[in-house]
Formats: sequence, C-alpha cells, structure tokens
Amino acid sequence: MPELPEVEGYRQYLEATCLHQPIEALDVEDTKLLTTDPITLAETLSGVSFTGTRRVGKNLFVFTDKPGVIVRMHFGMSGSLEYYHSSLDRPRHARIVFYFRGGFNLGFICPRKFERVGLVEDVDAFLKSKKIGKDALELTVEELAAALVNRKSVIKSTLLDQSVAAGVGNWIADELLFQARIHPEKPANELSTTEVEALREAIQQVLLTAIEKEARYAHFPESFLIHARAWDTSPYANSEQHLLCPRCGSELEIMRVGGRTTYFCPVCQQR
DNA sequence: CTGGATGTTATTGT
DNA sequence: AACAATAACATCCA
Repeated sequence: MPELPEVEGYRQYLEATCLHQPIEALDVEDTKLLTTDPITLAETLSGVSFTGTRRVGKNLFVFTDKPGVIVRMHFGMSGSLEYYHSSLDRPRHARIVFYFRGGFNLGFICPRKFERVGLVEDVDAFLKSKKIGKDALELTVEELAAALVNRKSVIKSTLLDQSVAAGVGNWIADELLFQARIHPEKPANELSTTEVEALREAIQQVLLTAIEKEARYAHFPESFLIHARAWDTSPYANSEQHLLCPRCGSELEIMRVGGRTTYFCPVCQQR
C-alpha cells in the first residue's frame, strides 16, 4: 500500500540497484500508465543512466545523466518495484520494464493500473503544478499550524490533502490522529495548539517507525492502531469481531470520513 | 458474486 | 470563486 513509507523504501531500493546502468530499452505494456507519450519516453531515455533519486510525498523522482530528464513514478494504490535479471523472472504485473545494459531489469509493478510513470523537467515546477506541498517529514509545527488554520473541513480529510502534508494516506491519517488523540471529524481549524503539536509529533514518530520497519505492518509496535485493519497479519492483529483500542481496550469504531474508511477509538479520540 | 481496497482526478454541489 | 464532497478509474482478493 504505497504511502510515504513504502515509496521511501522503493526509493532506497532503486538507488541501491539501478544507478549508472544505461537504459537499452523500455517495455510498456499499457500506455495508459504513462504521463509522457511512449515514443518520446523511449527516445529520451535511450542510453541514459539513472544517477540519483528524490522522494516528495508519494512521488519518486529519478534523476538521470541527461540534463532536464527526470523520471517521475507514482505508485497509485498497489504499485511497487522489482529489480531482476532473467526475463524468466519477470514479475507478474510488471507492466513497464526498464532494460539496462548488462542484462538487469527494473520492473514497475502495477496490478491495478492506477500507477503512473513519465518524464518531468523540473521537480519543483512539477510539484507546484500538481499542488503537492511539503513532504510530511519535512513539515515544521508552524507550517502545519498555518496549513490547518483556514481549513474548515474535518481534520482527517485535510491530512489526506497532498498540499497540506505530502505523503499521508488513509491508514497513516488514522494512525496520526489516534496517536495524537484527535477525533477524525474535528474541524481542522479547531485544533488547539497542543493538538497541532501532538499531530506534528505523531507525523514524525509514525512515519519514521514505518520507514524503519520497511513498511511491514506486522512489525509495527503494539501501540499502533494499524493492527485493527484487516490486512494486518501481526500477532497484535485484532480479530474482525473484536477491534479493541491498543491503548484503553475500548471497542474501536469504523466509519466513513470524506469517503474513506476510518478507524478510531471513541474513548481516546473525543470530538 | 459482490463489495471494498491503500490514490488521484474530474465532476458535481454548496 | 473557492471549497468540499463524490464518483470514476482498473484490478484483485476475501
């Protein structure tokens, strides 16, 4: 589930495997996944090597040895990367493949086709045009407070807005609000200074923990709300019948906020 | 077989 | 105009 921690993992993975190998060819199974037309993409990347990476929110930018040529990847709801050698090992759903000289390949895995790959000339200009704000991990408490003060909508939806804190996705928003003890439907502009500080603290703690655990939810601390979610398989995972708060033991509530499934503890997170 | 899923964007509504 | 809520997108899996 590629939110900020997963994308950070992919960034490190690509950086560890794919740099300084000229691209010989591209295989694009479905051009809908591209934000640059396939001919231009193939011609531009031919013979080019990746030289470095930068992640902002859920976006991964890959720099090349050709000026003004940057590859942007977005992993949608289910994307990932896999570096492999033999074409026999081509992973399932590797709908875009970068073939490097030397025989290694980078597969851009997209089971659900919500993923995107394309060229970008300038990262900051791209971010601006897409209204992507500061990466959640870079956000200061003052910036967070400033981003919330004029927002009348509920805090959970506000956190999912990539212009506020880039990289926060659905489970992370729930986790942040749980750790900061804020009700998901509280209007963003009604958060107290203390709550904004707690939120900023939670952003750091939750994201750094998730990155450190390589986004493997089963390895997250027992104090995390995420174990209530159905796809968690850790020993702390709550059964479907009994979703209990890891802090106070109360029954968790599941509701829809801003159209997204939302878990929270009605006792720890008062309105 | 139906429903729901991690994200983003276009569209509709206020 | 600005903001907010919703549907749609394409697949997979329980």
